[in-house]
Amino acid sequence: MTQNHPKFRREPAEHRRDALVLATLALIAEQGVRGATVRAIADRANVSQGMIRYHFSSKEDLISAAYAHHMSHMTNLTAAPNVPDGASAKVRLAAFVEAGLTSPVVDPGSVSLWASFLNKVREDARMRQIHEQTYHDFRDRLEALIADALNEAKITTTPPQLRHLAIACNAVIDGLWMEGGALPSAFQPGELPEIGLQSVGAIIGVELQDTGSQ
Amino acid sequence: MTQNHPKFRREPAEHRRDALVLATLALIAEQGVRGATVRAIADRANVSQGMIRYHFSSKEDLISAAYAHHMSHMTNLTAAPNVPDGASAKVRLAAFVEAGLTSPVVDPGSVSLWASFLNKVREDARMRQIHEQTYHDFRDRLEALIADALNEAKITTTPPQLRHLAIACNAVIDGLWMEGGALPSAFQPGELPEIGLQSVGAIIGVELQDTGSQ
DNA sequence: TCCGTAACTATGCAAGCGTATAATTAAAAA
DNA sequence: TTTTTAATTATACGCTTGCATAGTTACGGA
Repeated sequence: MTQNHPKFRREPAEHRRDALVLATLALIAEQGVRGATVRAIADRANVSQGMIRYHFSSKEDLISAAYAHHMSHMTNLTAAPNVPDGASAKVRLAAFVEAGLTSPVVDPGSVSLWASFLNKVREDARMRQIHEQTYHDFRDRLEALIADALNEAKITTTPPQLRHLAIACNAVIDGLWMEGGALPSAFQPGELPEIGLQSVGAIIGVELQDTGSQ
Repeated sequence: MTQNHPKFRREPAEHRRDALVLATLALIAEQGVRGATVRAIADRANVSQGMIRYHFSSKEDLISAAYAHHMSHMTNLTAAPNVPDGASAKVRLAAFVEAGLTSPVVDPGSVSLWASFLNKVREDARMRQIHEQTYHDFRDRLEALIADALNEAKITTTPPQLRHLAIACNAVIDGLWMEGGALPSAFQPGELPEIGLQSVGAIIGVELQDTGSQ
């Protein structure tokens, strides 16, 4: 039996790193942190477990990379909804809120993933930095949208007021997202984005409507 | 050396269970789930590690008990603020919001604790039941306060509307609580309750004021 | 005062963990 | 082709984990 096929293939480092990160995220989402052992991760990525220490300096390092990947992915999903060119600020804000409160952003695995990471944020400085970075990134985008919407509605605000509005709206979105992911059966389909639009609208004083983009 | 003092004391089962639960909570709050090993827990509670399996059927069982304890504790802290008898519904609602957004409810350890448990909620049915129970309990109290405040302000709502308002206000509180705990340095003292009062007020359409009870 | 028993401790075990290291091998360079 | 080297696997080590089990001891009832 002459085996022609090689036992493994060499891949570019970045490709392997990505595969390991993706495997890590999938495992944590499905089984929680406990399920994400080096053996399970390597298995899921179809490599031997040595690859983790070859491509990352430690398992913690891989976890950090996975966290950064997941958070930026979620921010991107929320921040880049399908909105026509030249849409009004109000519509863009509404689309942002809706995108953050529907699938695939709202998802049990996604929330579980986020909660798993939150624990490590307290211990690990690198994780904390990623956390702060992502949080502020998300909130800044939201603040810019709110500023545009208020401007459009000819409502004037001071910077501190604007900041408070952004924090508040961010909290509503985060809270609804969390509850929707942690308790999927407690809400009807479409209920979360509806409540989100009403609440954000009430907070900033501009009525937001369903963009119908879902 | 005649040792008069006994090597250990016998305690009522409930007392020991409480001590183990408290030790578990303290450890998870300080060091995350990783730090809460049977040995560390027993050590903190000043008993041998066999006590965990003696008083609980497994470590998981202890964790569940700790979760239930923590959640009901937090709900009680939020729901029973120091408010004068015969206060208006508006004031009671404001006190509720404020209590949920100040120390000791807002606290890094508390959020870390909650996040640690959230992971287990997905896997374990018992944990899920505790989670749902606590969530609905908290939200129902909030909904009752909102109903009173609206009634007082002569604003009429339908039950579904009221439900939505409660979900939204709950989300703001949860979101702010979470961010305050996860990123303590990002907010000034008193900023969180202030934003909470403004937002909840805006959502239900009743202006809420600082109760000054802090 | 002396049992009886249930609360409690001490000790050990098997499994799983992250990590280290040496042996392989695919694939580019010569 | 042969050589080189870096990507990859294979294997093992030391440590920690939750759990089991046998032995010990406080303490109320006889």
